[in-house]
Amino acid sequence: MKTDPKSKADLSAQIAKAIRDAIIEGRMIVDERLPSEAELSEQFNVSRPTVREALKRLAAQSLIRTQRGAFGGAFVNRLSYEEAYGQHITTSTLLLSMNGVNFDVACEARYALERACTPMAAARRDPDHLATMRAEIHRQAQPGLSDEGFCASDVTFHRALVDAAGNPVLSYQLAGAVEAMQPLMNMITFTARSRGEIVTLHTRIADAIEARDADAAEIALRELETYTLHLGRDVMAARAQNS
Amino acid sequence: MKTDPKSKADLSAQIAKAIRDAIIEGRMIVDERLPSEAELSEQFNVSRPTVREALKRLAAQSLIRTQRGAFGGAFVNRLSYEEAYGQHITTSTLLLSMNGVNFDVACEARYALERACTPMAAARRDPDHLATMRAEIHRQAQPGLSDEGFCASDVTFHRALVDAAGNPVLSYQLAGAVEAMQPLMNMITFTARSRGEIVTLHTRIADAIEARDADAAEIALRELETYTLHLGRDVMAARAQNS
DNA sequence: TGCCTTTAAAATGTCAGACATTTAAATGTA
DNA sequence: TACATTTAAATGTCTGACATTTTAAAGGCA
Repeated sequence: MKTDPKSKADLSAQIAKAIRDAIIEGRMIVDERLPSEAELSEQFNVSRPTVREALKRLAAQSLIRTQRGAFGGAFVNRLSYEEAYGQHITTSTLLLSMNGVNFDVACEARYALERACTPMAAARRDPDHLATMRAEIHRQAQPGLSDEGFCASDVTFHRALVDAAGNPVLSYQLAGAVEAMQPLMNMITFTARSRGEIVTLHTRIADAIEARDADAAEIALRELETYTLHLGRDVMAARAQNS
Repeated sequence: MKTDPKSKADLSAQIAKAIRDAIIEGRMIVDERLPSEAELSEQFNVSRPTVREALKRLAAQSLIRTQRGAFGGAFVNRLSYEEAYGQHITTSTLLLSMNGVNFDVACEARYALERACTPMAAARRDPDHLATMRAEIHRQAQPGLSDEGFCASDVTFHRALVDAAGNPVLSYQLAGAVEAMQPLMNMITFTARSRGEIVTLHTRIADAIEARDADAAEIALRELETYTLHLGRDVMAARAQNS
């Protein structure tokens, strides 16, 4: 496990990279124990705090987990879907918000990806996913629901649609696209009329998925994209006028 | 910026979470300077090494960058597409390799997402993307190319296809799906015959994109998926027999 | 002997203080 | 004014110590 002194990075970053590479390249396998902090500081010829900083970097990426006590230490962590979701969503959300990504662009990406799932979702949907979709549609029709609640329910609905495709890799990849849109969607004030429109489209999507009619689902999804785009543009226009 | 003492996490993890939340929720904006390590250790009532561990966690996620010297410190980092790509690819690759994801499942996800890009790619492709695709096809036809080189070129080709859609959010989301497949693809030994088949299909895709014929591109892409699936299954079958 | 309790050891978690290094602003000088 | 020097503020690193957690082994008791 060698570090590259040429790079001008911090020692802790170099050490983290060396260990990370070992994990990525399979030289360290899942659940394998890393040397103790004291041993690592000897191996890399640095102090223990420096080693610890390196380990914290890896822990932040869920590449390792640590356990205290005798026979504890740092272990290569099996990256779970849940952890990966979290990482992906955080990164996606910040990427969009920090770079002032256009609502249209984000919207286009999200719906394009989502449409890619519909054929599989229509073919493989099981009662659980349908039940979730129906439940969320019902919630979205409640008059007392806040805008944030409406958006959150929208995300749950669409994630159920994606999950219905029965491909966990696809679900993981789309989690970022769907969830990262939420802050942008939260800027929209949903009137009773727009909620009604969305609920209608959601119902059409759920019906199409239940009927295993991929084409109908895709068409409804495309209409939903168009409608969402309009709502977003209205908000942007109103905002531009106020400033 | 409050920490939650109820959670049993490490202090450095709690502090990292508090700062991370402040960034995500927009309470700290891009390029804003964090308090110095000494000030943070006072604020959170912990020692400086603990604060540093927290900052390293955030740095590992590219949420902050640090600068030494007077008027240096830690700054909220504008997450660039490049950094986000790196994060996403690392996570995706490990997710697939550590969970022994089925070749078929990964393949299905990848091509489903890629097909979602083709209509936009056909509509918006510019000469640069086409040139990259042609160049990679040419490289793939070189007899001396190693299997790894062939795979790497394959990734470049497909990324050019995705980038041709002209939606950076889409490119970002797909980077994970395309790149994470590479280790799985690397297990395949590409014979002269299979390379020829792939080059033919790549050429059909490039031709279709150039002709702005989305349907033809999608059909060729679907054939490529089927063919890749066959190659993968052959490898798996051979591997099963050897064990 | 067998079970329970205690103890010891090993590891991470945290703290305190010191020094090294880097960087840019402030200062001094030709 | 332009350039070189100084200085201060910050991160980077090291040393050593102590606290806490956890498990395995040792020891005591019925």
